[in-house]
Amino acid sequence: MGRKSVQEEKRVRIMEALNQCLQEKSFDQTSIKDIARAAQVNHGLLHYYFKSKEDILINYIDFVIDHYKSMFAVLLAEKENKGLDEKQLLEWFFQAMGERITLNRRLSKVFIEIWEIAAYNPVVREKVRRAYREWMATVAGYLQRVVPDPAAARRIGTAVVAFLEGMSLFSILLDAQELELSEVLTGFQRRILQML
Amino acid sequence: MGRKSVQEEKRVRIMEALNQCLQEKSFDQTSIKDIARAAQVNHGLLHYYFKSKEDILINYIDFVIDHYKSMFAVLLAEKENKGLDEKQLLEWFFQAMGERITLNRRLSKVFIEIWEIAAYNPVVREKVRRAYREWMATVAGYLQRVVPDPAAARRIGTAVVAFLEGMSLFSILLDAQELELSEVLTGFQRRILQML
Amino acid sequence: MGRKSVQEEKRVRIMEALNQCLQEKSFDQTSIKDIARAAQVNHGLLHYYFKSKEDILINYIDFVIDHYKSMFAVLLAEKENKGLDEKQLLEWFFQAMGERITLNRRLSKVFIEIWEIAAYNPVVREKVRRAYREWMATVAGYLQRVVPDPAAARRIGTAVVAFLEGMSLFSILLDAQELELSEVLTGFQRRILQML
Amino acid sequence: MGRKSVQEEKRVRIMEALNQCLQEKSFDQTSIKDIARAAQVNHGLLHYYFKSKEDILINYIDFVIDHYKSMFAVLLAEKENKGLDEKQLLEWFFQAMGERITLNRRLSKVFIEIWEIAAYNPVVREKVRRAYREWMATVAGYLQRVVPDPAAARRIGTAVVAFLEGMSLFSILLDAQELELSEVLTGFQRRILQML
DNA sequence: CATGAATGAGTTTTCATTCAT
DNA sequence: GATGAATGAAAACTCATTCAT
Repeated sequence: MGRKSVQEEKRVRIMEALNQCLQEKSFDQTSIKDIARAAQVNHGLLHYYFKSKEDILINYIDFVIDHYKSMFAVLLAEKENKGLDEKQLLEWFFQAMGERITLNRRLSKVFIEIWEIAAYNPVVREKVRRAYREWMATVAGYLQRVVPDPAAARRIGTAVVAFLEGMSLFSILLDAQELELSEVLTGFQRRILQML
Repeated sequence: MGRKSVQEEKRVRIMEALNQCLQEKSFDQTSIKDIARAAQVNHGLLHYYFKSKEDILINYIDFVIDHYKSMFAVLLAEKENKGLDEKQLLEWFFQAMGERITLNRRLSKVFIEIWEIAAYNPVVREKVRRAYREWMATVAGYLQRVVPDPAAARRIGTAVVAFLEGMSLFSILLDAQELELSEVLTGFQRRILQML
Repeated sequence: MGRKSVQEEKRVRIMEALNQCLQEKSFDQTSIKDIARAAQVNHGLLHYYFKSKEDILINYIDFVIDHYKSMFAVLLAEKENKGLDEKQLLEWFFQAMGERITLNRRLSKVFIEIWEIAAYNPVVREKVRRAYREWMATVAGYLQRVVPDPAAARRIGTAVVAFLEGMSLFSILLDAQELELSEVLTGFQRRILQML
Repeated sequence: MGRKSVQEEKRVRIMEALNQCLQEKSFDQTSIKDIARAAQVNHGLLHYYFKSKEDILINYIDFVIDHYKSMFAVLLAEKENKGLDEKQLLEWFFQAMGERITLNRRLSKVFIEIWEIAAYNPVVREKVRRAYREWMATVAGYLQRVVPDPAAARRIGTAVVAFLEGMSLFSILLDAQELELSEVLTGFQRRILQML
């Protein structure tokens, strides 16, 4: 834990600062000084740790995807000790994914921002693409326990993830209460499972 | 059609220019001069027609929502002369909505941008919110033909729209070919209809 | 009263509009459109009647000086039918000048603006200079009735006018009530007259 | 005298640069780049030290008033070691004030500009008001040595200051030589003192 | 490593002026 | 004579980036 980790600790602090800033303003509207202020770090230092604002962004994308993957991993780890059958497992998995990730407002806000950035920035898009591919493969893997056809499982997985992302979007843009987003999530998953 | 329509014609040209610009760059990264260039008008003129860049944005949001509503209206108008029964009508409606709107890449790109803007800008958010409320009400209305419970119809409608928005997002961020988005759309809708 | 006077009438309207605008904003901060709006005239027309904003200004200076001279003339005309002796006449004259011109807030505001413009613009300065020279000559003329030495009368005249302009300034910048400007004016003039 | 004074030194340089610019052009017509050029600093730096052009102005007003007060203080400090009686002191005081401040052309030019700004800008007006109040109180204080009635002393003080400001104005707008401003100043003060 | 002063390119905005109708 | 759309120069301001200390 010498120099290296001090540096690393500071880089993480900067990433978390940006994460916080993105709750308020878009990346474009967030200045380097805003991030520095949130990180309680001199703004000149940001150029020591990262070579440009674009570089901060690129690193941030990895940071967010990693965080999100680890949330996912935590979720998957839990299932082990529950003694659930196939269907129950799937049900629990969907439920947990929806509630902890999809309806997590901080995460959703960041993701809307990342989608937009990815829509215009090919480097970011590639990173996002890879993350979704992984996520979808995992979901498809789970589905295959009850949907034997791999192609069908893949498609259903895609549809499920699309639905979840749509719900994530709505949790930010629309009135979650009025739309009963929680109930929609639950109901939708129940139906999907019945169908399988 | 004298003065008024000259002004209106130019305002529309500016809106279309912005629409075109948003295929390349985000709104923040699109300068007033970029829009002016695309509209082939002097940049000073944009301030003659709109009082600020923010004002251009607000008007553009309305412009997009109107366009999108009229696409929707066209779609609804077509169904009349088809002599379809309830279920067939619903099936055709979902299919058309998915293919013409959800998988329309130009429209999707613009919508991802609008989502992001709405996430940070309350005025835009309110406009977007109203548009989604309307859209969901329409979809729920159609569903009620086969789902008698209004609350259930509303929830299923929300889910369907969430799914479509997720697919719209994927059409831009991911590899549509690889994911077989068209097939996912079709398959998903078939299943939903079977279920009802 | 053919074309000519219609033009003249409109030019006057523009001058009065500027006069009104200067109650709110400095000349630099008053746009051509502001003036046009106040004159209820199309802004393009201002360039028909005057060749530039600078030209409007130059004409306005003349307009104000003329107005002010005519106020002065009215004041002088009144004295005739009063049957006052030399000293009384002078007293009445000072009193009237102070109250009707110096403490006229609209006029004072315009004059502060004109002073500033004259400080930087030689053309305007020359016009202002001539007006003051005339005014001072008139005042000196009156004083000569009780101060036989012409040079002394001239100097006292200069001092009196300086004092009046200072009071005019204070009527805008300071609290007229608190400073008892009216009383200062009266008292000062009484003392000057006693001294002569 | 480390960091702090480097900043302060540069801020002062900017203030002096503006002071110099105002000898040529009005504040409105002086651009930030003009000031930067005069201060021999990068124009972006002006926005580092001051948050807007308005902020530069506000600070400048304080800067000028402070300078002017310190000139005044120097003047007052001198009188001590002169062994003058009351009347002589007053005479010397008026003389010095008139010659060093009122007829100081650089200062007068700046003051005409400040008057105009104050006429339209309430924040500046308040600062100017306070400065005049102070100045008048000092003058009234001196007068009270020979004019026992405080109210009378105050009024005469106001009149004296009004006269001085009028002379200051004339020193810029009119021909000082032709008007014999120096003589007017001296003569006027002599008379005032005789009267008391 | 850390600081914050300095740079300069780029952006929005204003506005006098022109000119076709 | 009007009108108002169009132009383009110039302004204030922002900010990523650099760099001396």
